[in-house]
Amino acid sequence: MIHEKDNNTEQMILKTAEKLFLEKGFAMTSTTEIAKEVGCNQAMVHYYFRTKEKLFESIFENKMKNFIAPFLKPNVGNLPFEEQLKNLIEAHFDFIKNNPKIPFLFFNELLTNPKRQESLKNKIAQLPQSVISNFEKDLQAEVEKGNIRPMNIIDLLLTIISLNVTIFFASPLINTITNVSDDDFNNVIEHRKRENLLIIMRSLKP
Amino acid sequence: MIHEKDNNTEQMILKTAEKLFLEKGFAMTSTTEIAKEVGCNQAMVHYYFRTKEKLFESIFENKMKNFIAPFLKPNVGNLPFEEQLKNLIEAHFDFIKNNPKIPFLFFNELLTNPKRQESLKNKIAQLPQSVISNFEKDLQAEVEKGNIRPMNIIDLLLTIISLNVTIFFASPLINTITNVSDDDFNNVIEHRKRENLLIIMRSLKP
DNA sequence: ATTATCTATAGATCTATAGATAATGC
DNA sequence: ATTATCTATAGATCTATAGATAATGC
Repeated sequence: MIHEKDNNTEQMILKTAEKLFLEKGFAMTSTTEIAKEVGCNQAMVHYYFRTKEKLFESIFENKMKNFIAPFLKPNVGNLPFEEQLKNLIEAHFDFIKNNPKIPFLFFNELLTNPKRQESLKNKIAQLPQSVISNFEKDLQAEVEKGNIRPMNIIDLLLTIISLNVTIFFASPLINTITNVSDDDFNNVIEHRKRENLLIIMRSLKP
Repeated sequence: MIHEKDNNTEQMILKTAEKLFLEKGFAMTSTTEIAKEVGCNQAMVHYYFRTKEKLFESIFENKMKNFIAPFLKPNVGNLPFEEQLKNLIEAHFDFIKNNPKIPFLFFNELLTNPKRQESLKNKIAQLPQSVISNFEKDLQAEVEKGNIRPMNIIDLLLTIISLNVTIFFASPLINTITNVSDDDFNNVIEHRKRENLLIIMRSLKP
């Protein structure tokens, strides 16, 4: 039986590189290692992607998009603001749950490599301004109505990201330290999701 | 005029290595670069510290201690719990404000290097159990009295660390994106400190 | 004598490319 | 013909150490 066409070397390299970059970061991953794990020659990595930097960038850009995506969902069905916010927080949390190493890659590379900050700046400049500003408008409308204390959207976004990201940053450590089982770990995560929601919702009250 | 004795090469290496490791992480910093910045020969780095790994570890251990320190302060003057907690949060925030790159180093190295997780585990095992458990006892006493909703101390610590750390993780990016002045930046930070306090205090209410 | 510093170099990577060979698509 | 793959290698690091030389402390 012949393997599907996805033993396509280019795809394999991309997939393996993604895995290794997420695990160990850019500097600690070599093209030699990628090739070895793919089972092809090291020259192939450069054949398809020219340089290690370009290979990394194509993965990094993609991951950045994914990370920002939950914040760009429009308000389907015109839900009340609190509902809408709750959905956003949960979607963001779940995304990180399913991609727990992305925040690490994201911060790590942005902090160690000034070049990449420029790339982020460009990405953000391209964002559909409308989506963010709609969210901002909705928030300020609630503030006017007296449902939410006066606050700006940056604070709210920062609170959400802080709480949602850190649990996954910390979780490899928590695992090492406490030796919890997979089931226990899942409970910890779900518990923390509710906890984050509670903390954020309370923080909005006038 | 003769320079003070602190142009001691060993100390210079330690200081420079600390700076570079904090800026770029372990993998991206070479002993060659350290020596160059110190102004000595690369062999000197190895003369004093034998290996790059040992040099890094001596710095890393020290930083870990500093990071944990605010959580180990005993309750001086028997303050009411809320006061005590407020002081703890502010001390933690201020420590990170003064050492904004430590959380980065801390997470970065712990996540990319499994060896270091063992080292952390040992460090934590050595912690004076009494201090943590006193804090835990104080918290549970407040819960019993009905002043605080039922919660465990891990959740509270995680919330504090999440909120306090992420602003500094994010701030280099915020700076790049928004081009704020130093003064503005300081205002953002101080604003965020108050915001974090408010969020945490509200999260405790029954 | 001991300690600090330098020069020089071995040995291990690692990235990137040149050039040969095999596989594939008309 | 074109595309994919391999072998081989140049050139740049980088870590760590050996061995020579200079500085310091008694």
